[in-house]
Amino acid sequence: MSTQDRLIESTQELLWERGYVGTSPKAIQQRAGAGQGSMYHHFTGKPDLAAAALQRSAEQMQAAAGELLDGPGNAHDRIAAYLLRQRDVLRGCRIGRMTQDPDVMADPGLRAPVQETFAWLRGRLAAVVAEGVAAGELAAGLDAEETAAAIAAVVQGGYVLARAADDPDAFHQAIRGALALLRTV
Amino acid sequence: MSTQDRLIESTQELLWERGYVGTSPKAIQQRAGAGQGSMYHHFTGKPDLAAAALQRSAEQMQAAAGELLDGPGNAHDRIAAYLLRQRDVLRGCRIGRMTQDPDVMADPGLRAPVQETFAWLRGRLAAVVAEGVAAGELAAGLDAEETAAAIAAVVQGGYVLARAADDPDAFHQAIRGALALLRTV
DNA sequence: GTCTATAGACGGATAGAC
DNA sequence: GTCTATCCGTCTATAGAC
Repeated sequence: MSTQDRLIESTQELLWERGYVGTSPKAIQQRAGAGQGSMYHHFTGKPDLAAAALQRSAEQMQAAAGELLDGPGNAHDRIAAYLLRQRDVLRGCRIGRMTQDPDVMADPGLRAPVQETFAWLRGRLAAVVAEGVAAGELAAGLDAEETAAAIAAVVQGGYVLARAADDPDAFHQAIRGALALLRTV
Repeated sequence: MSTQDRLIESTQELLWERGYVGTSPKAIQQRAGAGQGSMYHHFTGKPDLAAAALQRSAEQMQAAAGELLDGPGNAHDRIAAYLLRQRDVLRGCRIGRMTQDPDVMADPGLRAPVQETFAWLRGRLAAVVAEGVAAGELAAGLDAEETAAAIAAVVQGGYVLARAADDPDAFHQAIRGALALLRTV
């Protein structure tokens, strides 16, 4: 892997663990095994590097979720597959975490991947919900957008509960609770 | 208000806006209109002050939620009142936000108020859900703990969606989605 | 491309005068 | 109780040699 790639990957990890304010160029360099000069040769500075890292994380998250939501099975099963997918619960969501960082949200280049990822996710979920309602797998009256927002929110909020309790089970409880409510046709 | 109180209140605000890592003693002093010496006279340092601020925020959050969950109306109405209560959506949750800050979660004194608040909230919600199921206001098979976790998660995740979209309506969509699912008896 | 040296600002805290 | 002075480390970046 190139130095440039190692820098991006290290930044992805550190943004996930410590957020933007909590991540220093020095820490990135150390994790990537690269020197100062090297980093500033490939990137103009911390914001530039963070933008590259967030774009990559956003692509990866969309690819992972898209695979399940576009996968095999009926609509209900695909939503369940998305909700039940293996996750690093206590680490939380790499993208969702960024919404808490004012410096990220204030910089359009950093904010864009976050905004786009959630817009994409909600749209994709809404389409599957609509499909499920049409097929009679989900309750007839459900609003697709609202239901999709609720599903996405349960995942993001589940991470919060799990970290607060320091227990991944809090996440899984929330997911099971949501699935039970969806099943109540 | 005493200098001590102003320091605590300023810290509450800054922790909410910028998180623990992003909040400096200097910024706290400026917002509180207090000098360095004054701050270090009343508190041993940043962690001590943050602990006082988080404890106060935790109390306030529990008081606000408790009032609605213990208020008038049947179980379903109290859950709806909690979900629909007026919120500063784009600012997010003062307590939930802290779960993303590794320095907070690593310090037992800072972590405790966060952990306790969510444990309390989930327990309180579960009791109301159980009451609603018993009264036939909520679907018969619902697991109280899981449903409560899902409800708490929708709120926390709703904040994430709203901040990502820079639009409070994302939060309200998630809430309406959750309420619709709860209504589906 | 990568290295070392250097720089100004800020973070977090201490000391001692008043 | 509050103020000013001072301290050492880190943050983010630039400069220039190799």
